[in-house]
Amino acid sequence: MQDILFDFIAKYISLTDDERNALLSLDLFRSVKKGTILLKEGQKSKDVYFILKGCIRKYYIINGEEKTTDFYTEMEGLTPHCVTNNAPSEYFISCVEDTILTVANPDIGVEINAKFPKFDIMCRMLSEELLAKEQINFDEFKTSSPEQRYLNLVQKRPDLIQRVPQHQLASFLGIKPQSLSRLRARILEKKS
Amino acid sequence: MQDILFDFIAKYISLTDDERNALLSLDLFRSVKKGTILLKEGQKSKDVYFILKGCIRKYYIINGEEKTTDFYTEMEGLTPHCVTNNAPSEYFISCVEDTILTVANPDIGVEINAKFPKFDIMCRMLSEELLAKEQINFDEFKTSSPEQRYLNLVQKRPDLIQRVPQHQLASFLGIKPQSLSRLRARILEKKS
DNA sequence: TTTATTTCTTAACTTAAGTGAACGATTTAT
DNA sequence: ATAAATCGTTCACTTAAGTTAAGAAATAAA
Repeated sequence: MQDILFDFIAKYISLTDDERNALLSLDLFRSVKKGTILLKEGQKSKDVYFILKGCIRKYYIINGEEKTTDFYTEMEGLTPHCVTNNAPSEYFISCVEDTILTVANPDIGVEINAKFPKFDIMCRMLSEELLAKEQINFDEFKTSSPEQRYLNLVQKRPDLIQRVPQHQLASFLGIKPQSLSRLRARILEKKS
Repeated sequence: MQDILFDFIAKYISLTDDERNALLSLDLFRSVKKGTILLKEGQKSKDVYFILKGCIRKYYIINGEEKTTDFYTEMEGLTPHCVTNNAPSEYFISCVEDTILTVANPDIGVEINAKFPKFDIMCRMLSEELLAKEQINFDEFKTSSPEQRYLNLVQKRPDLIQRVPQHQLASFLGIKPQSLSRLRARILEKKS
């Protein structure tokens, strides 16, 4: 399981065995059941996550209604906003499936970074890469209709459509579950 | 004018006079006329921008139609995607107003960074801050209706509504100019 | 200044998403 | 195993955005 973490890191920096062991000794791995809420609105957490297996979801509750804005799956990391700005969280994070992930907080991070400056370099690369991706994603979202966004998702993250409840997917696409059902029926209609 | 740049930098790091002079000696400042296109789709540029005065705009042309996805005004910086991924640009950048900005490319950057590691620290802070902002913005966009997005914009960037053409604003909000007109009429209606 | 072009708004009509409700299917809890 | 809750889809209806077109206003060009 930890291989997934090391494979991920290898995309950015190369580690010695010592470094690998230092990482493992931190005991970052957690196994969490489907439905578990990792972070609640209002909470002040410092935990950052990296998914090894499974799927977690970020959502707001606005006027009593869940609004899902992101899914994170294998090989994806998430630093909640509250970690960065040291304020209560605006959103929830919960597990869509039984999930194995690493949970780290900057206190641990300082320790690692002091020992291995490499990690700092990786974090910087990551943050820049994520920013670029996020901007492109945002642009795509803005310039597309719900139908195009759905078709785009089918292309780019086909697994999500299988593993995530439809009403959460709908919310993620910026529409209601009924609209997603209808939209899919419409697409099938067109194909025939 | 350069004070704006130094004020911005001062938010992240403090500079010595030497460092300030080194920056100025690079001659990064440019004055560009309204309508000037700084970056075209397909172009491979390495230039990054920082706005001192004025407003620039990022837009795609999709099916012959302009889709504006971002505006950058005073004290905001922009690193086009093509700079990061070394590929032809997917979008255009043009000046909404007569604009004064700095234009730098990483070649210059390497020089500065070698001399003053501080800049590296600032870049990292910036990139992390921008990522956080971008994520919050994206979430807000996803969880709002066009009308809410417009009202939100009135709160957060009231200047944009004045200085930017309506059809570009509409596109930025993810709707057509006619819908923006209607939506504004609807809001006025409600108030009375 | 006059002309041409672009921009903004309004209107009528079309299309798609929101809403409320119903129903079966699935999942979860007891 | 059964009851309860959640979920996905369909339907009819409402509301808002897309589309096409036209005209007024503002801007830029000649």
